[in-house]
Amino acid sequence: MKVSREQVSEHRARILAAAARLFRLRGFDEVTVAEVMKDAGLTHGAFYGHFSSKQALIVEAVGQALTPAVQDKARLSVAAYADGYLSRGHRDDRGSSCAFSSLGTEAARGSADLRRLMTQSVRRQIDRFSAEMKGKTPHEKRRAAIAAWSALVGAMVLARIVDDDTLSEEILTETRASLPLA
Amino acid sequence: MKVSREQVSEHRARILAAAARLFRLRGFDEVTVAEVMKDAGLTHGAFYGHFSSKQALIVEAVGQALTPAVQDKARLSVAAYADGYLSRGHRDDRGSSCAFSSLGTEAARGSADLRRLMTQSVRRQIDRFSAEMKGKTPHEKRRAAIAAWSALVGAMVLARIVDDDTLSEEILTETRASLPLA
DNA sequence: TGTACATCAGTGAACGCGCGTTCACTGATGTAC
DNA sequence: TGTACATCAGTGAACGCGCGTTCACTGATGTAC
Repeated sequence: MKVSREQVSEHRARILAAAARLFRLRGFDEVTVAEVMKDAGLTHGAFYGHFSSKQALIVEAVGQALTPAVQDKARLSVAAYADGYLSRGHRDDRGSSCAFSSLGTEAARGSADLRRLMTQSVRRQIDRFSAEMKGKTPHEKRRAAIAAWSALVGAMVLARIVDDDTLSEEILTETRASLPLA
Repeated sequence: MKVSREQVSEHRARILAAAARLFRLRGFDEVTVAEVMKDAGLTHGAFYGHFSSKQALIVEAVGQALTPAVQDKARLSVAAYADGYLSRGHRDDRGSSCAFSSLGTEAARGSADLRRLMTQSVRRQIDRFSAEMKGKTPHEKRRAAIAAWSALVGAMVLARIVDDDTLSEEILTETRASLPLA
């Protein structure tokens, strides 16, 4: 049955939220369109009224996951951001975690649209980090920002692969301690 | 038709080599059993004579990709290893690249066997790096090793996502420059 | 403001396809004599 | 060393399943009067 215009946009938002969560939790290929729709409280047939394909959903869902409003919660300092990033909470809460650490290697093989979107996010992240990093020149600050962002993403990828909790936490803690941040 | 015992083990090796290459290139889910077998010069029906399932192949193929003999080519210094790791060559040659940077986020959701195997490899890598890192105490050396390994993996993941070659190379170069290695 | 009907979002059955896996068959291998 | 036959790795057709996607239908919405 037809639903109101507000319902339509709420449904669309629910589909995107479900997809952003499920993709980060289990990967693009392991999540089905029907599953996303069920999670959003709808049936699979309605999907193509909202999105042209699963591919299109992937791009929009990752876009949602990378929204600065979501990512930069409360405009934390970089040091505080790193604390949260390299925490057990972030490691274990994959459904709402950083898309680079949850979907990075799949995204590297993704569509041109997806990679364009994620490239923008990388730039934003580097610029934001640069402003606060230590360094005598803008180049030094930028270098430190790039290295810090690489270390955060890599540490989270490794911490999630490792099946030994002690080693996993050590990777997070020691990577955090090695960053040139207060 | 039956083939000789040497043929059998050569076929098995070819299947593993094809799988190790194709999985790194395109991911576990995007590569089919039939495709691996074709790449190995066989038909798909012969697969289950060599492996019990696609899952089992994934574990063995990643094991192959992580073999120290393959990974530590010619026992390089950590500095030389980092140079090679953060090179365009490594970035673009995904089929024979580091499994953490090509399959890391998928592996984090992988089977217990796969994660156990990769955990061993993380330990080996940290130990190997530790021996050469700067630091006054073993703890400082180990911390530096963990941070360096995280930075290598993260930088490669990001460099492969980014669709702008200048930014991609900058991530590799600046991460390399920030490492406390000659 | 109330009524009549065109619109269209959602439903659920269905489609076609490709996947992992199985199996009857083939014919070269390798063992027993 | 040579022969006879049991073994078994590989082939390719087939199976069952679940996926992304389509579509005829339903019935609430929202517009025109």
